[in-house]
Amino acid sequence: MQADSALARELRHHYLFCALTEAQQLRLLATAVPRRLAAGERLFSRGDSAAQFFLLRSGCVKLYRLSPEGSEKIMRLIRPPQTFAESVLFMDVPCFPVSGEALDAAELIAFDRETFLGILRESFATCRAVMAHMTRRIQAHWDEIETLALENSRYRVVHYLLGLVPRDAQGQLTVTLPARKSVIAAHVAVTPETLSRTLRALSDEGLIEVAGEAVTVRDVERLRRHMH
Amino acid sequence: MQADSALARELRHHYLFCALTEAQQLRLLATAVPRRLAAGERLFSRGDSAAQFFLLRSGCVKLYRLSPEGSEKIMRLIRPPQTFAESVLFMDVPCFPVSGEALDAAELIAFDRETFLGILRESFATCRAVMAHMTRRIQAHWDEIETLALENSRYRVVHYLLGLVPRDAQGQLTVTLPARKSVIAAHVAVTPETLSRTLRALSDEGLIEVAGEAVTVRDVERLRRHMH
DNA sequence: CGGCTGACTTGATGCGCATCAAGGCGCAAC
DNA sequence: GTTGCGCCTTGATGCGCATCAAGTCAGCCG
Repeated sequence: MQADSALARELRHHYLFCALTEAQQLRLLATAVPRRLAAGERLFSRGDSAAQFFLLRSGCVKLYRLSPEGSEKIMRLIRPPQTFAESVLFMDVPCFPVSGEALDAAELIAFDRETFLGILRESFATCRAVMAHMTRRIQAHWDEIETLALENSRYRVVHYLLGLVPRDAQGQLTVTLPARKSVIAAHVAVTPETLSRTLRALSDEGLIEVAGEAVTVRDVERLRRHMH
Repeated sequence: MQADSALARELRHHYLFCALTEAQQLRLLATAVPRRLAAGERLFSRGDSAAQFFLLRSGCVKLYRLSPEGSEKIMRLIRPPQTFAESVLFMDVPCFPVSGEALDAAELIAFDRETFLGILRESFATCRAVMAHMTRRIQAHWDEIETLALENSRYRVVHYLLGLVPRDAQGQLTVTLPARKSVIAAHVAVTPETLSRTLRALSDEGLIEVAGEAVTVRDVERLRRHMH
């Protein structure tokens, strides 16, 4: 049980698990299935029936939707140690509302839906943690809907960059884009061309410097003020 | 307690309340405050601290956000007997993430956050109902994000119209817009001008007929096929 | 080294929708 | 009636971003 106890240690501080008793954690781990994905491998497709949700341990996973014409909107970029697809927990006919695919080689754990539901029944604290988590997600969605509806592409790119810097950061600071630029583009709902042009414009204005996947913000405060 | 028992009857089938015991319902009702709004009156503003969530009994309420330039995106149009602002239940520092305003004269009930949280603790069935409800909302958000990111204004208008017709409807059918056209426009994220032009185009193509707030869909199936 | 490939950049063009600006039309006040 | 006011419609114009099309550059492999 070496691997399992390492996993248990990993989970100790995760919002979904930290309120569980030792026994409940063990019960959950007993049905957890480790999984390994190659870069570009698909984990599930939108509409697939779902009996599991996932925890990412390493690598990067994108959750996305495709338009009928084939253009892609990335709904979330998952990074360790995030969980995803928890929403299938509470659906009457559980199936994935988005597709999921590994961007890099990835390691993850699949948890059994029914087992977790059974545990939830015994732990109001975890219920409440789940609900708080869902609330935060809903807020994030509202922010995104507002941004898509009311703001232009430049704003969205700046907003995304600022999302990469720590809350309390100031002054100069370098961040690393979590994925290829075309992936970032699909995430902020612009074309790669527009993203490229926007970054160039920001860099011409002295607000940022771009070197491959490394973006250095010259002055976080100024960039924040810059979004209106 | 005449009014209260009428209210209790109203609530009997609402997802938030139907799993509660008689005693719990009474406890909740004891802290419920009826409220009446004039047309155009604001119920809360984005950022206001929140100790209550609401049930709409009559009228129509919009939940919206404003861009710094003053343009408005309506996030939800609330109709009886929907509840709203439940998300404040689970926030650490509870405050409204959107503004809320009555479109018509409206009657509603304000429920106390803390009281309901206390009841939730005792009712896993209600917890689960809340989580299922939040899951549906999240799905709806994803649909909206996808639509905003990948589809054009014509698609969004058609999609909205189709959302007004019953799931199993077919053939010809007349629906009533739930609000003024400019409100619908702010809801589907277009300008009133564009909404007007889109409706006219659809009507020129024989897909719909518009007479004030009454829109008759000539052939539901055809309109459904029409969205790609 | 040279040639290939895939990701990004840059430029030219066009379309969709917002914006600005007039009308039309219903409705209430008087 | 007529005046005024919202709301909606219609038209003219312009900008933002997608699209299409080269061109650049880095990495990789023969």
